[in-house]
Amino acid sequence: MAIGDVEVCECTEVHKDRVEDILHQMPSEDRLYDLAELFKVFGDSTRIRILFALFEAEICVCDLAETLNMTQSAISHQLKILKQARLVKSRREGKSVIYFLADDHVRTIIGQGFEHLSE
Amino acid sequence: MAIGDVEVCECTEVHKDRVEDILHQMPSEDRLYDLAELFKVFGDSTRIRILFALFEAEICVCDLAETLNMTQSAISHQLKILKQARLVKSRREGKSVIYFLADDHVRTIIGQGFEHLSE
DNA sequence: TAAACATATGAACAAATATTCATATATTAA
DNA sequence: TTAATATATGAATATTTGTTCATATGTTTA
Repeated sequence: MAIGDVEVCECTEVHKDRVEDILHQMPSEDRLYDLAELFKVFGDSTRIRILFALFEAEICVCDLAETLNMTQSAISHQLKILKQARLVKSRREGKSVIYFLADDHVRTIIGQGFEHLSE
Repeated sequence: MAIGDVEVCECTEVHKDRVEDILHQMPSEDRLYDLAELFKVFGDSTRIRILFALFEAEICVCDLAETLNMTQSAISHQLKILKQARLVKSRREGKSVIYFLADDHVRTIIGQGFEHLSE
């Protein structure tokens, strides 16, 4: 092995069968990418705070902005991301748009996250 | 309301009690931040692929690099992040360092993520 | 001890992303 | 229809972050 050629090492020859096994069980690149994208949505404290707010009640955009002490624009941008990930849905009521949780996976995932932190 | 002053709107006066309720139920800023940081760790496809590999078996760094077709350095950097989040642990075996899942929350969280995607 | 192997890490760079600002769209009330 | 209210969005900016490169640390073998 040449010096500096750190990306290939000898130990792989011993474990080539293991590597093959693992690759065989691995979901497709597309699935893995989608999964990472989903968790990326949970990985921002503004969006987490929005989701927690929606745990309590359906709520309009400007109440969310007031609750979280942020601009309407910032909240709208984040709601769009949450909606694209199908974590929230919305309906219009007059001048307002009411947002609510799309399903219960959100609660489960966040609940598991909290459990992990509590260990 | 002045034109351009979009960050404050009238509707909050009607729902001030609701805003209060929600703020009262919300976890502390620190907890919310930690939670977002945890999910951020799941929000990268390299780290997701590492976790999936560790679903199958304990594995050393260079086998991980070989499996995921990435440099040893890149894998080591990501393993450090996973370790700081206490999602993986490691032990040294001779020249190698073997990584493994820290607990079963990882499987549950990723499983829920997949369920959400499958809807 | 010296050489080889395996992993870790700091610095630099490129890519991704959250917020702000200005403004557009949509609904209601006058 | 016009004005006011509520939300959405494109562009710009600042920050964060993943990978690479070079190199340091730690372990084994000759």
